[in-house]
Amino acid sequence: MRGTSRTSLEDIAKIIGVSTATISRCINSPHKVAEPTRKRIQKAVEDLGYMPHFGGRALARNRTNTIGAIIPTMDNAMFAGGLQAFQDVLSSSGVTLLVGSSNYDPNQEFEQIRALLSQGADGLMLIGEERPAKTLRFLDQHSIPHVLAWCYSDASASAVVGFDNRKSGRAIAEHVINQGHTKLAVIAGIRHGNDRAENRVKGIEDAIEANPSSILLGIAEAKYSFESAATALEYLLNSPMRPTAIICGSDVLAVGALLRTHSLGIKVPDELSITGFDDITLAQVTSPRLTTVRIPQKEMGRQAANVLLNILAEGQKPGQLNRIELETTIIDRGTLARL
Amino acid sequence: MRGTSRTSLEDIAKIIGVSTATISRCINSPHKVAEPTRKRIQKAVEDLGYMPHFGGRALARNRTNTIGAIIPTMDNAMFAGGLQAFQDVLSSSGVTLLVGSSNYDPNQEFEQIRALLSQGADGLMLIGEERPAKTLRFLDQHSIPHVLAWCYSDASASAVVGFDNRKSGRAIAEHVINQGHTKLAVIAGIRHGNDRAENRVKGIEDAIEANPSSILLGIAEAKYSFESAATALEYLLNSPMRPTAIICGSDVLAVGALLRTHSLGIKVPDELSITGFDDITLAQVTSPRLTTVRIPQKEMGRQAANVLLNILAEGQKPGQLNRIELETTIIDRGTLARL
DNA sequence: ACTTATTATGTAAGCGCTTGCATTTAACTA
DNA sequence: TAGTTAAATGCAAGCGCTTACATAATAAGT
Repeated sequence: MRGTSRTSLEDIAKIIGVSTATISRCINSPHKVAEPTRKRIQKAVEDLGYMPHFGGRALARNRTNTIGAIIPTMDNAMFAGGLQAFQDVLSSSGVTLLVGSSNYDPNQEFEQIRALLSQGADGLMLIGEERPAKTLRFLDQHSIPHVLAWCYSDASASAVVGFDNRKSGRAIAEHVINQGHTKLAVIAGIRHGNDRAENRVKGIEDAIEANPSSILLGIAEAKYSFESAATALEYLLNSPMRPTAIICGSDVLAVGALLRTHSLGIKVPDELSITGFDDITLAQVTSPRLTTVRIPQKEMGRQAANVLLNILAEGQKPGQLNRIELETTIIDRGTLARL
Repeated sequence: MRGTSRTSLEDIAKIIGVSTATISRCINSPHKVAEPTRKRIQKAVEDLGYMPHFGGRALARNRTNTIGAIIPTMDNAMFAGGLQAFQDVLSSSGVTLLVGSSNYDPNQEFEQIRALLSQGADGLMLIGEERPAKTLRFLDQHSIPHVLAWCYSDASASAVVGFDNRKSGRAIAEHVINQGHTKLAVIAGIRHGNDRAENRVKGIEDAIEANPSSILLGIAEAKYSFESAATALEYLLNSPMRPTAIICGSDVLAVGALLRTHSLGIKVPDELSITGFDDITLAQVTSPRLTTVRIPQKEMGRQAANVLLNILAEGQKPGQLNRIELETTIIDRGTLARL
């Protein structure tokens, strides 16, 4: 319970002898109120530290100037940069960001969506395309303005700002193959319910199919932890034919694997090549530094914000497609050998 | 603008021929409504995907079940773990978390506080103790329930859950000294307006004062970026007497410095020791792995949440002190040599 | 001076929800 | 069967704000 009940428009009104309407106007469109009155009101507002009650305002306006974002996890640098950029754009347009995390669980995501909306979010930013029918139906039923990020597909019915995970997966695999590797293996994130992880692998498979000399020795799924990735690495290394390169679905996985090669006494990249995906800070720090795929985090965050603000401002124009495809870049550092 | 206007209690009421009061009750305290009615209502609610309007509810109840947290940055793993833990506890108590970031800027922090409160946050979690009088006054004036984290002091008037940065700074410095180092230098975060950075340095100074054989050759401040830390390192290395150990105010700084030693061809720890602070993921990944101070992030997040929920539930009991001091641990890895 | 714009302010309805109180209905008791 | 109690529901006020509309005050135009 708040100590003393908050100051309301009415309180101020009473104090300076003017109606609540005037004060409301003074706050929302100052030019509509005469200079001297405005001054007095502003002073009172300042002195009392008055803050409009969000609920009241939301009710009256039927909008909140609030946007929600739901990311799989806060625990991973992967989304931080993008989110920060997203937030920066929003706050410079005077809208507040609510962040929820789903822990990579579609049900939790659904709950978070409900939570954020019932918190009053005018729109949402979500990661990835794939989600249960239930969630899709819900979004549709309430016609929630939203934008998807970290993914891209021409087919998407929603606004989407991101990159094509499959294409990028293919690109890195081709890059590896071009360095002369033929015996490949993959450490992927858990693909179930995660289209980004899934598509990256598909892309890798595309590349391998297109290059008949190369062969895919195995795919191991791992949770996004060093330990889990390390286990996956050992598993792949134990297969009868040993890969010369391991393509990982994320930097965390790649680093986990790389760390294990250290303790296993395997020389990277001389005896084994490893590539990552995401280009988070981690990738610059290992020895050797990680060859990986850079995704345009900041750019994605920024553009996603703009698209969403746009939709909110103009309404979803029927004809207009809000799809922005961004490119990823391969960052060559030290973990991929030329054979 | 939301496509079709949202479904309200009234709509449901009309549909199943019952008053809005009953539906409200059915949602908030189901036992108060008769079995058959309840069933019907629940079905309708489900079918229509009804979500209570947050504003209406906030207005009527005068509370929101929402808590705000403001962290200096999302861009740094430093707060992520703690925040995640914080959020976990909250959501298992049915309260939503709003996150804002201040970019280490007191003014932005103030704005965020206002924003979150006017969003309806019932309470706040803030990082660190020191803030401008303006902010303090504001918190006080509105008697905002809040808890400070990432810091600890007996003197704090607010609830506080964290560790004593000064004590920890002293501990790591003493540890370094105990390894035989006498010529020390410090890379600190920007101390202005950041009591954590400030106190860590003070602690280091404490240790050096207490050990007359040791001497502090220099303190360089750096922003939390690799580049900035690297520059600081070079600066310190160029002083007439070269330190044998550099104590850093955070892991990011330490890693930045460490990376530069690689390119400078300086062997760590043989020619130079480096220590970090925070024990974020980064610290496990460098070569050699970073000797650092582990701070109890998760624990802090959890406890802070509990303290805050407690305050909210019971009101700030006058006698009761909500101060929890947690301990940090020195994690010995590979960047500190015994001389 | 008198009408006509223009500007500044007030009035009051209504946003969707909760909740104390009144009312109705059902379930027992004697 | 009437009388009492308990359970279920409805009524209506009010939370703090915005805003269309009405009104009052001022300025401008003839």
